Amino acid sequence: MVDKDAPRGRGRPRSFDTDDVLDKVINVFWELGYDASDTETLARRTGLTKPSLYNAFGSKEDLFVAAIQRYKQTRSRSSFEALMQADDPRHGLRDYYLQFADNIAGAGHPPGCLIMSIALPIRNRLPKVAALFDTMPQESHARMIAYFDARIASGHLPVTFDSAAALSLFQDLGAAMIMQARAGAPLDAVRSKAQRNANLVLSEGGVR
Amino acid sequence: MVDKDAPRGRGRPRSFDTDDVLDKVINVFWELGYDASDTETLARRTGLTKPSLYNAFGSKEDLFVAAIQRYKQTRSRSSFEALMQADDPRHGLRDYYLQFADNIAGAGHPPGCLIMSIALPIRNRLPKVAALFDTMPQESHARMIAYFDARIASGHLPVTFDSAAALSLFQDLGAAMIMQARAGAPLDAVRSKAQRNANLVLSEGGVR
DNA sequence: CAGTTATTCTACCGAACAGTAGTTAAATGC
DNA sequence: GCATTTAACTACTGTTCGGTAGAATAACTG
Repeated sequence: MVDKDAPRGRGRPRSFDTDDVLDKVINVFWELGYDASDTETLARRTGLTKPSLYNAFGSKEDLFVAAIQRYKQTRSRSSFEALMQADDPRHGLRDYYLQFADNIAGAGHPPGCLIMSIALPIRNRLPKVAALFDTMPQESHARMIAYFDARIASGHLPVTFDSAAALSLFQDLGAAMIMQARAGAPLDAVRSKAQRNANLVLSEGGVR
Repeated sequence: MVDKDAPRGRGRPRSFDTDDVLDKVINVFWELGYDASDTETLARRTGLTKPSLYNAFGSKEDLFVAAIQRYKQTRSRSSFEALMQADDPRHGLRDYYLQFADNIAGAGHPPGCLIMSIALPIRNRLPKVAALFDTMPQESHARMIAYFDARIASGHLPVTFDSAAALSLFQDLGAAMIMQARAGAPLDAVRSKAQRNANLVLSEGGVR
């Protein structure tokens, strides 16, 4: 296994792909949390040795930050794609929450959200993680406001739609799903809230 | 400082009150989380020495469990008391969420909830904590159903009120407030959701 | 094929941490 | 007062963990 698109300089090339390693690292942190993920476990689960990990990523905290960024890139995209598929916001929001439920309670990965369930609780102790949280939320915030604006412009939402109120409840209901999933609720229980949550968000925006 | 109501047997009496110590322990775990709360810090912040702590509580995990139980006893009572004060559920639920906001984002203690923000994420690693979670949620569950039933009986809620649906949203919105608080939101921001959440819960139960 | 550069591996280090041994101190019961 | 019982304190131990030397290996460059 060789790095797909490395600049291929001098010296011995990496025997692993950085993103593949990060995907495995994500699962370790996601499952065990930051403290319980010792560097030896991380090395074993990635198939690398500890010095290789440190050489590639720096420190345990750096590795965690890299994993969070990779997680955000790869995992959060799918639910927003589901949101954009349907023209009707009621279907779009429902599909968003359905995909979101899979992301936080689906098979093949630990329950909850790496960012909200694992990273958030310890951000006070990890400066580089705290720095991430200072910039991160604004992205999805802006994305959702843009979504509501677009649906207002296309006539799928009334011009009186209260995007700010809807967004606030939209995020709250997502947070609740994450907690429910991390608490061990089965996928079905989380998915079953998708339609209810979509209706509530629209109702909060003024769509009856 | 002497234990208020100890059996006063033979031997040298405790120089501290167990509940006073637990109240200080709660603040340490609540602020730093379980792993970052080392036994030396716990000893310093309680004013005891490490052997005294171990003699009184057993292990670090036992101390954590004792702190959680004390936390539940003392902290969660206030918001339910606020709920019961007003006859009108709209006021009762609003007052509940207002008090709840103080409990999770007020001054004088760390943000978030010791149980949901600190204990829940690590319950898989701590058997005695996991055991707590197997029995804990059912209490507040039953208490809220009893509350709705009582308000239906007194005529403040319609007989058609959907208690199960209302309860589900009630808990979800509380969970969202906890996450918001732990993420660093100021008290005002959390409190500002009290009336909205109360209205949503009633609406979900069928009260327009 | 050397010479250079970067990676990988084995083995290890120092620090931090949960927990404790063993002594001293303070109360009770007789 | 004296023996007994329990708590408190000082000082320590064994382990675990994040991180790293330093040697060995594998590619590229000329």
